[in-house]
Amino acid sequence: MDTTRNPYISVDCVIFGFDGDKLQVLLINRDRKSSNGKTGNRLKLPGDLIIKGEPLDESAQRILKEYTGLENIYLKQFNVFDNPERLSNEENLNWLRKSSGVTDIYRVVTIAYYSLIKLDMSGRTDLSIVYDARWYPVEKIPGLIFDHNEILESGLLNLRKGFLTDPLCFELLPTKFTLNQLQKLYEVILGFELDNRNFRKKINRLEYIIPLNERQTGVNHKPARLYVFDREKYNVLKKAHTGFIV
Amino acid sequence: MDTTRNPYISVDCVIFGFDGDKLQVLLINRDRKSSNGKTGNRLKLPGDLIIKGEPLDESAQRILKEYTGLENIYLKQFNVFDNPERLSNEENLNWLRKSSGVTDIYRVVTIAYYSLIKLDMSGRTDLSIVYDARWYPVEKIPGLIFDHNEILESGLLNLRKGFLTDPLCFELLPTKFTLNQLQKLYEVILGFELDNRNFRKKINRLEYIIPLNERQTGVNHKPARLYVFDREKYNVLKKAHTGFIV
DNA sequence: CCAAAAGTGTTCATGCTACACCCATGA
DNA sequence: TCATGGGTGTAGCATGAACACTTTTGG
Repeated sequence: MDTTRNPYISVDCVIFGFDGDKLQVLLINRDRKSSNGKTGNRLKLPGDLIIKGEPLDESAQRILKEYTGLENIYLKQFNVFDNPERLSNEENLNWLRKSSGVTDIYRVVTIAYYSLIKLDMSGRTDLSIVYDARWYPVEKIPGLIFDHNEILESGLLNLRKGFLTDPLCFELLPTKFTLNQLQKLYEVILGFELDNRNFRKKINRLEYIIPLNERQTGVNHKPARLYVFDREKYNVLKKAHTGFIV
Repeated sequence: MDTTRNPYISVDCVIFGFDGDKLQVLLINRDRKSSNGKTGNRLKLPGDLIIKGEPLDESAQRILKEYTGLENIYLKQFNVFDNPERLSNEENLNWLRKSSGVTDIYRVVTIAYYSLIKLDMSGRTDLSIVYDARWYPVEKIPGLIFDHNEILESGLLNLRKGFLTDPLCFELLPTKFTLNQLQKLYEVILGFELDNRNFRKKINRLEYIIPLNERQTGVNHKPARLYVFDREKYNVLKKAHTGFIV
C-alpha cells in the first residue's frame, strides 16, 4: 500500500477522556523518545499528514489507533486551521519535514477532530497508550508546538457546544454509569455546578437513560445505582431543534 | 501578485438570500457563458482552488466578491468535503483542469462556507450579480456538478443549526425590518409555522431588537413598524449556553 | 459508630401554548 | 368600502430553580 503523504493537508486530533473527576487530553512528545525527558519537551496533539487518497475520517481513525490502540470511537471534525504562518517556526517545520519524509512542505492546512474516549472511573487513567503519549488535565495544558494550543482550545469550545445538543456524554462514560458521574461530567464540561435533585429529576424524565438493577461495587459508601444509555430509543425520540440535557 | 493555485484545496460557497418569501441560493453556470443557454446547463456552487498562501477565509471572500460584488458579508465555514471520488466524473475534472490552468489535479479537498446576503424584500431578488450567476429557491435546486448538491444540503442543515444559536437572521434581512418579515424568515428556515402573537411577545422581550418610530412605505395595507438589531447590546447580553430565539 | 456519598419532594416563579378579533392603510 | 396584512391579551399548563435531611454501605 502506498503511504505517500499529501504535503498540503494534515489531520490533528484532540482526544478527550474523563476520569470521573477531570477532563483530560492526550498529548504526545514530538520526538517520540521514551518519556525519560532527555529530549526536552516538545508536546503536540496527535496528528499526521494525510496519505494521498485517504479520506480524512480514516486519517483521524488511523491516528487514533496509533496512539491509543482503540477503534470505533467517537470522532467529530470541528474546524480547519489554515493560517499560512502556522508552521512558521523553522525548527518545528524542519522536524515535520524530516519525520514525515516529505521535504517539500511549505504550508499545511490541518483538519481538526475531537474524539471522546471511555476511561475507567477508578481514578487511574491508564489505557493502552503508546509510550510517548500522556494525559494532561485540560486546565493545565503546557505550551504546545505549532498552533496546537489554539486547536485544543477550539476543540474544547466545540465539545461544549456539542454537549448542549448531542448525547456526547455517553462517549466519555463507561457503558454502565451512575447519575452522579453523569452530573459531574456535565459540571466539568459546562463549567458550573448543577443542583443534584433537579438534575436527577430531569434525567429520570428521559426514557432513553435506563436504570439497571445493578449497583456500584468496591466503593466504601452507599453504592449508586447504574444506568445505561439506550441509543435506539434516543434516536426515535430526539427532536431536531431542541437541546439535549441542559 | 502570484495567483498560482494549490492543486489540493478549494473553497466552495453556498450563498443564501431571503426575498421575503423564499430562501434562495446563488448558482453559477460552469461554462461561464452568457445565460442564453447555448452551452447546456452545468450548474455549480461558486468556488475556486485556493491561491497558494491564501487564507481560506480570504479565498471565500474573493469568490463572494467575484460573483456578487459584495464585501464584508457573513461567512461561515461549515464543513469539509473530502471524498476521494468527488471529482471522479472525467468530463468535469477535465473542465476543472482547463479552467484553473492546473493540470496536475487528482484529488481536491474542499472547504465549504455558507454566506448570507441581504436582498431587498420587494419581491425582486436582483443584485449586482455577474451574468453567469442566478438565484434558485432552495426547494427547487437542479442537479449540480461534482458533489455540490451534497454540499448545498449540508449547508442548509448547518444554516438551520446556526439559526438556533446565533443571530444569523439579521444577516438575511435589511437593516430595518418588520417583525413579520423576521417571523416569515424563521418559518422558512425552521420548516414550520410559528404563532404570530407568541412570536411578537418573545421578540418584544429581547432588548436588542429595537423598535423604531418608522414604518414601511409603499405597501397597500397598514404599514408595519420597523425594527433594528442592536449587535452591541446583543453581545453584552448573550449567554453562552442558551439558544437564540426558538 | 463513623465517614462518605446516595437518594428523595415541595413550593414558587417563569415561560410556553393555544386561541380570535379589530385596526390602519392604499387602491 | 374593500382587501390586505398589522397588531393585540388572557388563562391554563409545564418546566426550571431553590432548598435540607435521611439512607446505605464499608471500614
